[in-house]
Amino acid sequence: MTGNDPVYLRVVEELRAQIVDGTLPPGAPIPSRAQLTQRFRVGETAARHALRVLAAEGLIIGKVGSGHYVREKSVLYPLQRCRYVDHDAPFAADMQAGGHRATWDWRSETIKAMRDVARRLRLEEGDPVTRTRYVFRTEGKPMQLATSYEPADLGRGQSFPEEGTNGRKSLVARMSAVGIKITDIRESVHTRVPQPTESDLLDLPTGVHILHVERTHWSGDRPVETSDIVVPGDRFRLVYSVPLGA
Amino acid sequence: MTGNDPVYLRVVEELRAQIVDGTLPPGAPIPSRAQLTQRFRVGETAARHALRVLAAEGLIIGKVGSGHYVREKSVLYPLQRCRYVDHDAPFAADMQAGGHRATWDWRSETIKAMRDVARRLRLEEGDPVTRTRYVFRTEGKPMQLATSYEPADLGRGQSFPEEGTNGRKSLVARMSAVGIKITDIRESVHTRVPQPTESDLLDLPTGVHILHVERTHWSGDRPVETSDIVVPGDRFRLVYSVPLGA
DNA sequence: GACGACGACTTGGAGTCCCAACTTTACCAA
DNA sequence: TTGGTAAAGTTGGGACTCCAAGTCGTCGTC
Repeated sequence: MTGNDPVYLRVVEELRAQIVDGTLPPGAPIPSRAQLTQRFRVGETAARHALRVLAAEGLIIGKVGSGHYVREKSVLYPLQRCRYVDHDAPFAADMQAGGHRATWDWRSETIKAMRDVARRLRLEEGDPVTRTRYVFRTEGKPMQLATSYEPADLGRGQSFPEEGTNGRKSLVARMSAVGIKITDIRESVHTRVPQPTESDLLDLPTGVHILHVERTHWSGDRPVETSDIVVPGDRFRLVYSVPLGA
Repeated sequence: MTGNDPVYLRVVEELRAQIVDGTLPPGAPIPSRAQLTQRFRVGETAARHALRVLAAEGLIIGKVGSGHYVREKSVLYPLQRCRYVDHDAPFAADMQAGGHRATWDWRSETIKAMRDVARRLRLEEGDPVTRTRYVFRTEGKPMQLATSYEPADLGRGQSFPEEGTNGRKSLVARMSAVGIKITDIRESVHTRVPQPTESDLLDLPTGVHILHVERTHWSGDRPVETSDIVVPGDRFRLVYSVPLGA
């Protein structure tokens, strides 16, 4: 039966249908709360709730004092504003691509490994590791957080600015100086709700999820560096490109 | 000033802090609406809104008739229940790994390419493509949606069941039969709110985002297959493993 | 001890009203 | 024509209320 489901869903479904079939094109104004209550013969709560749901789905945006509007397609499925992974160098990042210049802050320190980091680096909990925290900015806006961990005995004595945005070149160079050759990289990607510090640092509006990448550099079967990379989910695409050797 | 931001945020922030620092452990009951109004001296609207925000963030779940509870960690930061990409075969999927047996439904048909698909396959809008839709299930529960597009002239005459879960082997075999060698794979990962059909098919609770993978198989500079892969963001990790050839 | 009924409590849907802050438009004066 | 202002409309936060449906513990009966 469709007769007894919530009335606000009726509003949501009708508006959503009109948006996806193009009756309400991008940029078009959505009927206001007052108009919806009249048109659908529902209370203000239902109208309001319907608008909130559609906004949460990313189909419309509310402009205070003006109204709700159908979101532009470009915002809905954004193009990659930052190319994250390059073609010639898989898993390297190049934030200059796309015409945007990136800047970043970073700070290194030596700490005791937490359980999670110890597991990922195959160390014991409490072993010393070098932690480097980065905040990457594009056009001044924070765009990516990264926290990198290396076993402290792999001699990142003095911490120096990274060359590539992700410091892969720098890492490879530093490692090869200690006789370690990085053989492969493993990444694990998932999405979750930002923690308060993250939404603070990345200046995230409510409702935006983040992409969390756990990246580990391996030398044979020995992990030599692991990092947590956090980017806003709505503005970012991770791009992987890998040749099929077989 | 923090004095003049919405009161419901005060409630949200305090509860969230208690959840992330463990004062309210997973499974713990959240104060009810009535209790929150008393404790924080706010109206029911604010209390209710705060609970809705926390539920949307995936930190708590509401059980009607019982109360709100802190979500279990396993749901919050799940371990990989399905290994998505294998080590020996990068970008191949093996859903058997992890002790779970996967089943899937699929259906093929020939349609006219929409703009997006045409762009990805370097075709003209309206050119014929073979679309195959999959629903993958683990333990009976839908776990992954995939929609695959191939140019119709690449001769998927009779559509036959895939061997691997993602049909990469099958695809490679089929392509090599037509003299096409797949040279590399490019993937683009982002996260977004599920569309109604998606949350329906995947049986998603509200507030759960999805991971959307656009995967394209290339033969040289010619795209031969592209697919959209949609998985629940809270239960899935994408695992990439690639050797560094250089 | 087992079982069932009942009442207290909780969520989620829905309605109504009020207000501050903001946008848009229309109109009037210089 | 231009500039400024006032009015009307809109969003977002908030308070209060009512109700249906569901959970859960208590208490009395068998």
